[in-house]
Amino acid sequence: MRFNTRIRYGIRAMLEIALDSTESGVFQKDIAERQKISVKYLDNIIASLKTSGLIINKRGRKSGYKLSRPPSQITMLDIFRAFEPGMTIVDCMEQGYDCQLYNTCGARSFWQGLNDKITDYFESYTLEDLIKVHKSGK
Amino acid sequence: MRFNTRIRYGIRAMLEIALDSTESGVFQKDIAERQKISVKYLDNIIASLKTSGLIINKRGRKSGYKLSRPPSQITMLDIFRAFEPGMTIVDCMEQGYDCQLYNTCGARSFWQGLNDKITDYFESYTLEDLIKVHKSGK
DNA sequence: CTTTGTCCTATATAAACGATAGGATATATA
DNA sequence: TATATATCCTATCGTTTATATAGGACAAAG
Repeated sequence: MRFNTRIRYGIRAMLEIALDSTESGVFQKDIAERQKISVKYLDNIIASLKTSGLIINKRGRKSGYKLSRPPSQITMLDIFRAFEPGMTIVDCMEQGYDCQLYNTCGARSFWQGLNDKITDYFESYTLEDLIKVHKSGK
Repeated sequence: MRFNTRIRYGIRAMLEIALDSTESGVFQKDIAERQKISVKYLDNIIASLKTSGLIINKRGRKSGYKLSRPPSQITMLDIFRAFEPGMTIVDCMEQGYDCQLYNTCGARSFWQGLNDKITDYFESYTLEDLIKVHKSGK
């Protein structure tokens, strides 16, 4: 039960981009260097963030990244969804999942409650919160 | 980011044992049948529950399982710990983990908050709660 | 003394994870 | 215009984890 490196690196990459105040934006290679991630691996993480519309850039050389909207309007759930369609901590939370034991399981309610709690946490935590915590040094 | 089948089946097996009111206790093979799990796979799940001291039985043939203590005193965290040493949703939550980026990460506080929330949920939810929900048919 | 259910170790298969390879494309700058 | 460089895109690869199954030893009930 661990969150994978893609979402973890993705969040840290978003923070790097959010903290930047230059005109040009942030380069992949600079994020990779500061976060100790290989440029090639970060490559496809950035691609997911871009596809989801959370970050934007120009094309070609020296096309640094910027946020597409203010950090207060980007939640951790938004970032999570750039990598996975939705929060699904057990198979039966998946939409359209047909469970043989639906009526007798007994544990579904427990998992549903947890799934909701985790989703809420991701949704209530914004990139702006992350910046604040980061600046406070915690 | 999914909980594995061992913990999921483990919880359901515990519920089966908790719901039983016979003198003899519950047999592995009956749990397996009702929960649609192969006897062999359930075998090592039951073993973990037994090693952790949550369930007890006699030896040999027809040695059905019973809870070692009342369901109100068994939390989902107890069951979880029968399978994994502790809740660790990201590597850096692990005890003794030495992180290069400890002071500059920015995301650690976010993950720590989530890790705590999940742990609390597991700890506050007892087997008795599970029984109640199950009996209410939800 | 046979049957049956638990106990224990090893192995097999498939999926997910973490990362790298190789090159195409676009554009800033010389 | 030529070249260097950073992004873009697809494929692959080795390792680990997940999800079981196999085969048999052991203990006790019948």
